[in-house]
Amino acid sequence: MDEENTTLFAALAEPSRMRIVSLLRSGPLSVGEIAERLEMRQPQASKHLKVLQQAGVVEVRAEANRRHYRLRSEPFQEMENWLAGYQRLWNERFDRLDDYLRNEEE
Amino acid sequence: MDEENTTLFAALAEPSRMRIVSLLRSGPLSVGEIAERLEMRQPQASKHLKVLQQAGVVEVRAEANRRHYRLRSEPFQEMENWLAGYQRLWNERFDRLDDYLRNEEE
DNA sequence: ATTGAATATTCCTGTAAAGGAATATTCTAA
DNA sequence: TTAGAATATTCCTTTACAGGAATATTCAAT
Repeated sequence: MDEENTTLFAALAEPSRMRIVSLLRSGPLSVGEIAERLEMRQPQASKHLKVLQQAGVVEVRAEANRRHYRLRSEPFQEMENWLAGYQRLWNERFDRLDDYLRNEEE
Repeated sequence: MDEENTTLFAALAEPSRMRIVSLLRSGPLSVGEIAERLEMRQPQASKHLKVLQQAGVVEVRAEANRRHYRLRSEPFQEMENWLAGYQRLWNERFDRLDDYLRNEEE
């Protein structure tokens, strides 16, 4: 994950790419299969896969003249770690502090 | 979170917005404070905060002529839920299935 | 009512990126 | 080595969006 995670989030911010990622949850697929199942043209699929690969979301395994793309676990783990820094948001402590300050002001 | 989460990810994909989100972890801040601490101009801060607000990442509380922005917990919780659908990626089951298929092919 | 501080909005411009179509590349099989 | 399938790349056009500068709005205090 880059310093601010923006590359990963940018890769996932595109609807077509999000659909690819979701599709690959069930296992590796070739470019042609991805394009077919998502009803997109092959060049678009290749382009999106390239972006996903550069973001580390996906990796390739070449086999004959097919290329099987699969999800990598690292970006998801890194996202978990990143989220951990925000967990206290819903531990109410934060809200209570704000309520406290709000009362002090009156 | 919208159907494919892309609005949330798009909001977080912009470096300046990511810095704002990170800054707000320590508590609500006014627009001026955000702009000052992140060394950006006030109009840019306002614009980014608007995007974050529309994505549900942030909420406002007006006080006099200041507006205090604070993180909402929901998008982070929703991201946790979304990530849960990918947890099995690093439970090795997925890798083993792939190894199995790889051997079968030889 | 007027002023000034804080914030939001508008207009403009440049740039990045997505989709379409065509083409190039790579590999297998014969 | 040629043909064809699978995939990648290039070129083009259009659109979305970020930043800068200027301006509008909103609110409190006087």
